[in-house]
Amino acid sequence: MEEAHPSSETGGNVGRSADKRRAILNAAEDVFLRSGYLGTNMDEIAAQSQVSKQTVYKHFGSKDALFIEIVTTMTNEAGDLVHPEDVPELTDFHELADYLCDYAYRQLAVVLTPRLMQLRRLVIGEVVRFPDLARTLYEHGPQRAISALAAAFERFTDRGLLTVSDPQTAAIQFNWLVMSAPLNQAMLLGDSAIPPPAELRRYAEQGVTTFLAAYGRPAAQT
Amino acid sequence: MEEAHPSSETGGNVGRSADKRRAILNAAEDVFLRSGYLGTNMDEIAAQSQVSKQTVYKHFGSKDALFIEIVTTMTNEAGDLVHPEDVPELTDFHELADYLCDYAYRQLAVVLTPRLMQLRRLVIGEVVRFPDLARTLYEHGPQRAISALAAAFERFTDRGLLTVSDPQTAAIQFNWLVMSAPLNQAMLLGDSAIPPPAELRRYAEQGVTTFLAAYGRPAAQT
DNA sequence: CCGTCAGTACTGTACCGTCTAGTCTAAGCG
DNA sequence: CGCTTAGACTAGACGGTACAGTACTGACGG
Repeated sequence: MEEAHPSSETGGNVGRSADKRRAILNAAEDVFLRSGYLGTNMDEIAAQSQVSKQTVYKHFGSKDALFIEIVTTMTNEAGDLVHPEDVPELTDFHELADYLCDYAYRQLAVVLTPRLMQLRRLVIGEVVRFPDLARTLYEHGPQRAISALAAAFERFTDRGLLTVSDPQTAAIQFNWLVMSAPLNQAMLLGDSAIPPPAELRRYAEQGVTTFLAAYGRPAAQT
Repeated sequence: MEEAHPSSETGGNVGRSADKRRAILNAAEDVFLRSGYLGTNMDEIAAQSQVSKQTVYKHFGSKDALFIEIVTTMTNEAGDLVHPEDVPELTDFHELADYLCDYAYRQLAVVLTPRLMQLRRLVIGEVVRFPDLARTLYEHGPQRAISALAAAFERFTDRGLLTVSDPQTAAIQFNWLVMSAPLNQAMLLGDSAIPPPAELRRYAEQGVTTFLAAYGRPAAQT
């Protein structure tokens, strides 16, 4: 029964060990997200990953270490997912509006996921115990997005598509104008309050509309 | 030595019991905010409130009950603090801008307090275990503020000071335009990241400026 | 044979909620 | 004033459970 998964096709001892490690990580992610840090016990992780507790402690020295590993890995992966790739060359005001809408929606669709919402709750709840994890989440999440947006807004302003005097502030406002409402709602009301895609698109559009009403070049509007 | 505080001047057994209850609540608030729900043990609460554990269980039946009592009380009190009182009669666009700035700043100053920030973290971290507490916080916090704002914006629009077609959306956007950036920052970076009053005022002004740029009557601006 | 792992027992600690035995205070009564 | 009663409180022990991390035994694969 234990041989159902033949070491992910490598067959070697090394591959088997790596498989165990992967299984532990998967199980630990699940359990930590479901039960929180203190509410998680290592026995359950071992059981769910079909691995003995000793193996868990062989791969990750302690509960703390495993928790930190899980959270930083998830944070990094999530940060890469929303990574704003190179901004295309836009010349038209309409193009800009469409681009901002798409960007906003993509960001919303990634962040407003049960897994990532629960990660956020988890990290926030453990700010006192693990301040570094929270700082990492902040830097890889909001801060990263805002920096990229600020740079983009500066270029758009140079190109005459926006009238932004303080790109940093504009970026912060755009980011939260789009994300805040659904994020806070889902944060406190639980995963069942995560809006469906159509509604997320509405949030994106409303945010972009207001942003452009404030920062769009007056001559170019409508 | 025990007679330093003579039962809050009533002297009676009833007054003494009420004092104990108050002491327990104070200690419990402190310990829960500091250590979280699971991280808190009842012995510490009893010790810190200078009360025997038996008395704690006499006043509040269980750890859950005490926790719920603490959180709902704090939530209600905080909600009352920022309660938008009756909006004055405004006729001038400049008056409106000043009023919105003051309102925004007051809200920020109340919410961005170590005690309330930690309450927020605590509730968010326990969303799964205590969903009702999170819902209460949402209703007494953001939702309450947004409803009041929406009503005010509708009146301002009738009076010709704003051009708001969807008061609910405008209220949501105003609320988060002002609060999001410092709130999220302090949430993840800890109490040391709570901005000083001068900076809070800047957040308020920037939020109001962008809001009015989008929703202020074009003729009346500047 | 040697390394890796499963299974499991074990240690030490922490903690919720209860229980017991006794103290303190206010009040009623002779 | 002395005695009693009732209720609230203290201090600490205790039962039962949970859990982090370790130790040990036996099996399996190369």
